[in-house]
Amino acid sequence: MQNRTLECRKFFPRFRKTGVTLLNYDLGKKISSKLGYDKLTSFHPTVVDAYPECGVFSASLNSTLQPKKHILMEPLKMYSKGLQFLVQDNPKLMYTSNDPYDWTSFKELEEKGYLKEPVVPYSDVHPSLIYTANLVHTHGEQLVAQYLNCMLRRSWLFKYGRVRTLLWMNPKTALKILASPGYQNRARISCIREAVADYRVVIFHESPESQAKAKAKAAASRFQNEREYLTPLIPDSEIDFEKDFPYQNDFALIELIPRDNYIENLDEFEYVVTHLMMRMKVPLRVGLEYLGAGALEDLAPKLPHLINKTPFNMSHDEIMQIVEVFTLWPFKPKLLLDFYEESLLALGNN
Amino acid sequence: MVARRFRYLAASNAARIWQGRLASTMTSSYRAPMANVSTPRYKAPIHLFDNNRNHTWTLLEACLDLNNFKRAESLILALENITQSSDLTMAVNMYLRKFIDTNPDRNQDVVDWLQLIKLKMPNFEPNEVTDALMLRNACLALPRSHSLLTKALSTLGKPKLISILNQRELLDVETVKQVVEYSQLDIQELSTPIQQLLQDDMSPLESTEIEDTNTVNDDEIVNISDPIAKNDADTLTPTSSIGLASIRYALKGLELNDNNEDHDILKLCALSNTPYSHNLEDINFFEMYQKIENPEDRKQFDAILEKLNIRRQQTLETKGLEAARMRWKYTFQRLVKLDQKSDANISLHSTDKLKWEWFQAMMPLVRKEIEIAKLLAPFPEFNKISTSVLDVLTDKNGYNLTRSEVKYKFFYAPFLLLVNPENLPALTMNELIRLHNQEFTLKSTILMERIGKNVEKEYQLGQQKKSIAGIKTEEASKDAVDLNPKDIETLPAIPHAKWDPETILRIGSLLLKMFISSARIRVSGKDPITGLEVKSTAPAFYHTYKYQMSTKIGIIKCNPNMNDILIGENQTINPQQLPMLCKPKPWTSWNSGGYWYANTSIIRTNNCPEQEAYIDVASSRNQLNAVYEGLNVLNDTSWTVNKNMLQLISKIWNSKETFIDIPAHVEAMPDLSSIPKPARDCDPAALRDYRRKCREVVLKNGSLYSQRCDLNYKLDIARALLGEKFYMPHNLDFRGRAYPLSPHFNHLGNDVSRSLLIFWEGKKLGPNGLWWLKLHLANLFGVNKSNYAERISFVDTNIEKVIQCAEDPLNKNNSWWKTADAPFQALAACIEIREALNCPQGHENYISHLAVHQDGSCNGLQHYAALGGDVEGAREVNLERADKPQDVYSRVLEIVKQKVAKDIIKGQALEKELEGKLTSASQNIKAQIEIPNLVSPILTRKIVKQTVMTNVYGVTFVGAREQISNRLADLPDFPKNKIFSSSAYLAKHVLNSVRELFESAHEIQDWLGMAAKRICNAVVIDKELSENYKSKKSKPKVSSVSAVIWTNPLGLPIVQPYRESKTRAVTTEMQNVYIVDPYSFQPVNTRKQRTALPPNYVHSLDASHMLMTARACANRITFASVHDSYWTHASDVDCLNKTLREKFVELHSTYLIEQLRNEFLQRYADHLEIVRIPADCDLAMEIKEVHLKYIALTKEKSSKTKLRILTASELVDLELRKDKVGSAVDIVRNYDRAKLEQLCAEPTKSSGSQKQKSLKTKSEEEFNDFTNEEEFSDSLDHSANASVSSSKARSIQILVPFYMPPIPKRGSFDVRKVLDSPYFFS
DNA sequence: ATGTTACCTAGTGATATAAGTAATAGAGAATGC
DNA sequence: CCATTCTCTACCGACAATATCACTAGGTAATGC
Repeated sequence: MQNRTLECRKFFPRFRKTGVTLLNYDLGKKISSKLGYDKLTSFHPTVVDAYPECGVFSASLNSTLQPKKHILMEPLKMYSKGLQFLVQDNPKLMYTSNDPYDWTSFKELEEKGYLKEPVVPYSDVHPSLIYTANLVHTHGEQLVAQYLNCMLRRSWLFKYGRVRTLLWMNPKTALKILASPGYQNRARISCIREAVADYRVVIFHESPESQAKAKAKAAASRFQNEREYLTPLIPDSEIDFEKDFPYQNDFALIELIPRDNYIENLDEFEYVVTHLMMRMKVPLRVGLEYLGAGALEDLAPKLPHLINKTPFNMSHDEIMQIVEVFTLWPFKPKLLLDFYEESLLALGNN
Repeated sequence: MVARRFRYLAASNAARIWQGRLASTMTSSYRAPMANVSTPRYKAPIHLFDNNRNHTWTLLEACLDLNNFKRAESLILALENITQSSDLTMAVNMYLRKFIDTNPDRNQDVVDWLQLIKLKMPNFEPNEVTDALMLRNACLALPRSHSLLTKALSTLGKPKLISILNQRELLDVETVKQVVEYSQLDIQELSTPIQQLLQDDMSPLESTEIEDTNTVNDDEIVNISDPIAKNDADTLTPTSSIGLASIRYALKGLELNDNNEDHDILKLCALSNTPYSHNLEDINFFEMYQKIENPEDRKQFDAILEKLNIRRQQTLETKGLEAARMRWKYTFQRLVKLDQKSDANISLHSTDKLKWEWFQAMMPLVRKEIEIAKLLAPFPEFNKISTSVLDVLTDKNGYNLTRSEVKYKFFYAPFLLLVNPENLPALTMNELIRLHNQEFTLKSTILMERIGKNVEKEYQLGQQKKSIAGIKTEEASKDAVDLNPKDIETLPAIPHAKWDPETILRIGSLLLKMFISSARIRVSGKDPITGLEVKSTAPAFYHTYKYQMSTKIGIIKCNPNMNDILIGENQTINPQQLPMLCKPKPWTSWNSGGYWYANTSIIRTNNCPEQEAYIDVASSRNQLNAVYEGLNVLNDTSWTVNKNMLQLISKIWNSKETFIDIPAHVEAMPDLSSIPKPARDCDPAALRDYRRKCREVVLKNGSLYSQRCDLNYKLDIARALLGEKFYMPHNLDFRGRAYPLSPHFNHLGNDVSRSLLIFWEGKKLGPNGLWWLKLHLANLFGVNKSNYAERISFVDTNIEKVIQCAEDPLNKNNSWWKTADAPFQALAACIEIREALNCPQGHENYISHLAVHQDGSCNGLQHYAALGGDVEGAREVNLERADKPQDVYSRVLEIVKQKVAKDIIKGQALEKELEGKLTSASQNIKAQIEIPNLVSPILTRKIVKQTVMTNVYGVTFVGAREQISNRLADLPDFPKNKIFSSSAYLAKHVLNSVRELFESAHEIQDWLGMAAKRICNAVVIDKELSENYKSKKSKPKVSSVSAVIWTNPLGLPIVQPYRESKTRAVTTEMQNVYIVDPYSFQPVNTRKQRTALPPNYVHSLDASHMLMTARACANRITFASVHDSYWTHASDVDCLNKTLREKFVELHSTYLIEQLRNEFLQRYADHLEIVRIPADCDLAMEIKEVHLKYIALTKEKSSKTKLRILTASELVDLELRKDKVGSAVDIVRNYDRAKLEQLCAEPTKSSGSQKQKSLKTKSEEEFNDFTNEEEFSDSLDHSANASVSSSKARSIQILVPFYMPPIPKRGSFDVRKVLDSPYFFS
């Protein structure tokens, strides 16, 4: 496998400016072992591997996990030759050019029987299904957000259980989803993450310039910075980024594991979080109004301890208190969805 | 990013700024290049003008109006630092005028104050107005003291005195008389008009505060807040049918007590031999008018009606709010009396009652705010607010405001005191309900803006009412026979500053917030636990946000329990959005015309001070008279409602069913329960589909809802105007095209709107009239591609159907008219034809009111063909005589068909070639064979039409593909999965075909696009401007300074407004609002300027053609237009046709593109372009020396002086320092232009760059071929060396004088041929 | 009375927001190595 | 300076994103002399 990987290293485009591609097979192995994936080898888990690019990391993962099925989904034509080369003569390793952006690609995997895993109850982490994706591209953040929504609904791969999800992403995205209450990057999506997933930071790499900028910003900010508590399993000092990654871009490697926390009143939860986080820095006594006609006067008396707190500072539990109260409110809006209007196209009038 | 544009801000303040700008510009290096071309150059007003200034101005006026002289004085002092001298003078004069008027006896104080001001403000320079005011002040002191006048006269000196006295508008007659008398001036030294004036002893032309008889007086207002009071219920009894339409009420209800009007109506009844009715509801002026046969009597009728309507129009414009409030109150009182049972409940049968309750709930909040405002208003500055007041306001048990809240309220306090408080809740509610009846989502920013703007309007209305009242009574005392609009027109315009956006938005948000926090309704809901119904009260509205894509917008949501009760019935309509009952105020200057009580600009600008400034200059140069005249012809065309059509459409409307394009009744919020909600853990794609489906339903519903609301508006207005004579005041878009100011009901609207309108004036059909009516009907049926004889015979063969449809249009058997292109207009034409045929005196004598249309066939292309002298193009668009109209769309279709046929043959060849291997052939090849065959049978005119039409507007491939795919989607049998590829294929062919067919037009388009690009990319050497760039952190950018500007053939300056605007946040109580900051430098949007120039230029030509035709029709025939569709009476169509052709010839008698090029060259003469020339040419060598000098001058001490390519901003900087290093541009100026053009055109890229290009393609496409190790490492190593060949600059960047390349040669087509081209307009 | 400094404020520019991109193409502007 | 990446895609009438924060400039108050 390792030899083959040396070959597939060739298959990365030199002219790209964006993205992150691991070229060091050994670092890949190190990542796996730090995450304890070597203990999963006996399960021979199915690995769904989105955007493997030239496949070095996939190869290392494959070698560690010995999966019964390792599915590489890489839509970019430029990698096809390399990946074909990587998977040849190995029935357990398959490559498809279907786009993992497209949900139907996964449906197809299930329908064709490539993805056959038991549904494991949420009390335990799924031992034999792992999803990994390289999301350091323009739509990466969107996909991260979608995956979190899927965890919330327990749909997509998460209907199988608490599937380990190992994602390469932009550090900014990582900060956003991992921010705790009261921290600088706390956002709607971090509330959702807090509700649905635990995490481990494997690598958190920023170039010296970005680091300096971030430091300066953190120092000036009135809020605490997430970097304080996001300690990577593999510190920067152990990696030679210039050698191991061809494009010198920042990235974070994050593992998300769904939590055993089922949210019953899902629509209400989404509605409340969305509407309160729209103005997360105003206290609840102002923000409650956004929930509906009379929400302030009706709900405030039931949340006296939270009324002066801002949603920005609220933990998941506190948010859930509001959600509960809102759910029981007789006058809550009947339609908890908003619909955006598109700029209407000029129609030919004839 | 997009943000709120404040249209009104530009109207007066900005124009004043620009005037000032221009004045200073003229004397500095910024003088306009050519007096006849030009006009101010756009330049960011950097130091002199800022937002603070605006607010200070408006505050000053407000304070003066409130007699708060102390604060006014401090504002004037503040103005000194932020404004220029002339404005300062204006401010001081305003102060003086107001002070003198208010305190006629404190004459010495006035003098002292002025002295003090002169001391405190060295920049202040008194002008003649100041002197005149001081004279007046001195005269007021007269019986008591003579010293003031003596002193004033002596300091003034005789020549100045005479100059002042000769300007009638400066002083009232009384003062003039006193001054003349006192100074013992020989009256002969004054100008004759003034001498006459003094002899006639005319009363002074000065506003006197005489209460308008119609004004609701204070007693009434006090009573209103008391719901039990009923004393005025009788006098204000509205007409019986309140539900009919609120405007009807506003129009007629308020006039019941006016004896003059009764008198007029009596006369009108007598003239038309109609029984008199006191109730205006029953009067149909149009029917009365029609009864009159004697032309003299008709004339007299018209005159009396006009006189009556002037009063009614004025009432309408000024009394809207009072009318609404009275009606709510009346309804409320009546309902309280009638149904005591449901007293506290929402009365579903009357929203008026609800509104009255809300009004009462809100009023105390308003009062409280006003109290606060009254406390705050007297203080000149926030810091000077006395501690006692501050204590009162911040008292925890009292107002309980924080310091910052007080500061916030202090900002707008004086403005709140300017209007009748009772009107504030009323206008807030009106605006909210009005918007609710228009848009599906209520955007809070729109509401705030509209409410704030309405407060301002209310204030201005009050100001204007005062002054008009003065004139009116004066005229009345002279027993003038009729109050001619001309008399009012001579009124001195009341100068007032427009309120700044901050004030407007903050007042708007204050009122909106007060309203939504006070308006409550009864609600019921289900307790989720017990399942029982719970009743309570809750706010009727609430503020929240929603996401639109990824961006959030603030919205006001209705409580779902409202159940659409505010929709439809009893709306109040802004009177200045209605057609006018009397002749509109004629356009005499760029900002005077249209409605009587609104300052309307002749040009619709979106807060673009640049546009206003150019218009202003053109106007003051009397360059726009032709435009005014043309527009006034449109304004003076009188209309009335087509009763037959109104009845029919009302009937259809009331059925609440879909009928042709009238949508069925819908609820505001549709039922989504029919869409199955997927399981929570469904596939994400399923969830997405569900949401999309819901969204589609909601949006579709919203669109129907808006359509229905819009039609409701139209019908409401039409009903109210039934039997009335009315006018459409027009103004222009920035290209000069005319639009009616009445946005809802006008002849530019859809088929329904148009069918509801007929000319007030009727004309006998005469010999040709019926023929033209028939032609009109054929055209409305879409039968306009055949020649005249065929069109007429189309109607003749269907004449039975015409008559049947006219007689019983709703009969199921008579649905022929519904098949027309414009069914409702067609039906109106059918009815007219039937009436004509039934006319007992013969159809020649039938008096027709219907407008017959003559439409240009592809008007844009017609202008292009005429411009380019394109023989072939001219033939295609009917500029030349032909037996049959040429149809561009069919011609294009033909060519496309040919192309497709060719492709089919090619495809067959390909198929043979690949015989057998077809299955393995690429998708692409398969499509090449398949698509032409698929598309060939469905090619119709309809498919290409829209694309051909929009091609003139610069539609691109993507747009064209979209259009065609829409057409293909309409075809039921077309395979859905092929729509995309087929439409792409067709779009390509259609666009190419049009280009082939109108080669000349495209040459002109390309030239225009090129010109726009050069203009926008040009730079200007301007110290101030470049400093502005430097101060910004962003990268210095020196181009994108000037917009494309030209003058249309009528003299209207046209400025393309497309710029990148910066936004500024306004913090309000509810949320931030983002407004476009007109005072920041806005670089032009080059792309938009370029793509929009061709269509805009051609539109400026067709607009000119229309206005020229309108002018030529004045006093001869009735004229109306919809851009390129000209309307007149059936009897006059021949005349119209002749005129419009003559004007077209006149327009194109010169080569307008050449003229345009010359104008560009003149206007942008001091602009410079950035070009590249080969680095080794002689010119480059010379320039390099200057560049080197500059580099030496500006380098850091440590660095070496090494030649490099200068950036654009450095090149500009160099020219700014040309006294030190010499000018590079001057070297170019001495260089041969033709040679320079050659140098620029020379490809700077040599073989080296080609190599680079091939490398690039390799990286992208042939990557897969990198399968062997050596090549891989090889390419890795060399990737860094790619720039070796480019290390030596092959070209350098320099500035050259602005230049326009030669224009395309004009072809040989003689435009005069249109004179006998029958189908040019048809 | 004047200089200095800390403190305060308003204004400005930057960034994030949500969370399908159902498909496609080509030019021109912006960006960045 | 050129290659990559981003943006936009039909004119006008026309109708529109906000919250929040860090930074800055400029003023004021406080304090010391």
